[in-house]
Amino acid sequence: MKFDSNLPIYLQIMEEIKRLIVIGSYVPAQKIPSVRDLAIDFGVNPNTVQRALSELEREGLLNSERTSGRYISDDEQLIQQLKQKMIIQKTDQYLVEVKHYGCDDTTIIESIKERLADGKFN
Amino acid sequence: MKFDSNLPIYLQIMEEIKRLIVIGSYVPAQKIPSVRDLAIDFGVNPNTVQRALSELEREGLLNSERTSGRYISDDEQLIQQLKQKMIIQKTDQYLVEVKHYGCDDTTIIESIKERLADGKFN
Amino acid sequence: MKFDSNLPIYLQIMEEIKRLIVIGSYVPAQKIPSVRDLAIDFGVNPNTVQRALSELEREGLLNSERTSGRYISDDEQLIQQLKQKMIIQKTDQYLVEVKHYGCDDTTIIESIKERLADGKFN
Amino acid sequence: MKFDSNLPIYLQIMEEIKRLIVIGSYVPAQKIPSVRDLAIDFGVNPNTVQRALSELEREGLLNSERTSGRYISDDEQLIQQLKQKMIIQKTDQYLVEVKHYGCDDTTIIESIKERLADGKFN
DNA sequence: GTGGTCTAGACCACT
DNA sequence: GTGGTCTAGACCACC
Repeated sequence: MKFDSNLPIYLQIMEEIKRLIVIGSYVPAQKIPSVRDLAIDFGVNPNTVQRALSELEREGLLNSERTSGRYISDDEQLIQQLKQKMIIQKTDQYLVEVKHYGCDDTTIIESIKERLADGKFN
Repeated sequence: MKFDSNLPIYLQIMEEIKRLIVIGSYVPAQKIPSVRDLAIDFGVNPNTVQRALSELEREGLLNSERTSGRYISDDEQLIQQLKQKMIIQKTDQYLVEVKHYGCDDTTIIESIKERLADGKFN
Repeated sequence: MKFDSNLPIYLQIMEEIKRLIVIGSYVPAQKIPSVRDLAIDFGVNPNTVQRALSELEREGLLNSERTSGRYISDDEQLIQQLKQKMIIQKTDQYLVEVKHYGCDDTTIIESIKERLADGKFN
Repeated sequence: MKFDSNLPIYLQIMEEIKRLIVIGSYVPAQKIPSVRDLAIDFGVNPNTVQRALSELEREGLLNSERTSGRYISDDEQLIQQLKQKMIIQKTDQYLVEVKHYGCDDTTIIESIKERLADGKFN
C-alpha cells in the first residue's frame, strides 16, 4: 500500500481498516491478521500497525483477545453505523471545503455529475 | 486560524492563500502582506509562512519582487483557472474516496443533496 | 473470572487462591482441584495455573504430593496468619499511597468511613 | 524512580505525574519538562514518557503546544477534581479488596487506626 | 530544542 | 505464534 507522506501512517492504516470493514472485507467478529502479518502486508513496522489497531480498539471497532488475536467487533450495529458515518464525514468535509471556495449548491451538484460522467472512477 | 495538527502547517497555509485568491480576497497583481504580518495573522512562525509562499511561487501564483514585497500573479488566466482546478481536485479526491467505500453514483448524489438540504453549510 | 490485563495473570490467580484460603473456601490439608480443572475454572491456560501454584508452593501455602495432587498446607498457624498478613499488606500499601497523595490521618479515616457509609461494598 | 516491574512503566509514570499535580508540585497551566528531560529524570526511554503524556493529554490533564512544550491543563476545576477522584478510587479499591477477604467495617477501621498509630507512614 | 512519528529489534506473558 | 511493552536511535515540522 502507498501512503501519503503528509499524514501519519498509523492514521492511514486506521482508515484502510475501517474501509475494509465498511466494504465487508472484514465482517463482524472475524479474526484479523496478526500485527506482524499486517505489518508485512502494509510494508510497515509492527509498532506502527500496533498503534493503529490500539486506536481502533479504543474506538470499539476491534477487540483484542490477549493471546489468540484481534477480532472485528461483534457489535453489528456499530459496524453498520460506521459506513454511514464515514460517508457523511467525508461528504461534509468536502462540502465545507468547496463552499469555502465560494461554490453554491447547484454548482456543486453539477460538478459532481460532470466528474462522474467522465467515468474515471469505476 | 485553527490548524489540523496532522497535516503540515505550511500546506494548510498554502491552501488558505489559494482560497483567498479564488474567492477574490486577493486579486491579480495585488501586493500581499509581509511574511512577518502573515505570520502574525496565522499565529505561526515566519519560517512556516516563508515556506508556504515559496511553494506558491514555484506554482506561479506569486511573484516576489525583491525589495518591494510579494505580489499575486498578474496572469489573470492562471488565476481564473485556479478556482476550477481546486474544485475539480477536491471533487475528484472526494469521489475516489467514497467510491473506494463502495458508493455508487446515485448514492453519492443522494448523499450530497441530503447533506446540502440540511443547510448547515451556509 | 475477570483479569486486569495490566497485571500478570498468574499473580492474580495467586491472589484469588489466597483469598479462597483466607475466607475458608479452602481449609488446611484440603485437596485442591487439578491444574487442569482450575485452568478451566479460571478460563486460563494450564501453564498459567501451574505457575501460580508453584509460587504458592514456594510460599509454603501449598504442598504437592506427587501422585495424588496438591493440598493446602496443614500448618494451621501459617494459614491463620495469612489473613492478617494479607490485610496488613493491603492496608499498608493503601496508606503509603494516600499519604503519598498528601492525605493526613484524619482525612484518611474520614474518607474510609464516608465510603463505607455508602454501603456499596456489601 | 523505582518502577514495579509488574505494571507497565507508562502507567506508573502517569500515576506519578497525577500525583505531582495533586500535591501541587505541578500547578495548572504550568509548563512541564520536555519529554527528553522527563525521560532522563525517570531513567526511561523518551518514547515511554511520550506514551504516558499522550494518555494524560487524552484525559485532558495536559495540553501540548506543538513546538513550545507541554502544559498542565488550566482547567482548575478538573485539577481539583483529580485529587478527590484519586483518593476515592484508591480507597474504594482498598475497601473492595479487604471486604473480599471477609473484613467487616469495624475491623477495617481498627486496622487502619492501628497501622496509622505505628507512625511508619510519615 | 520541542513534540510527534517511525523503525528495528528485543523481551514478556500467555496459548 | 500472539498482543503488549520497551529501548535506542532516527527523522520531521516547527520555533
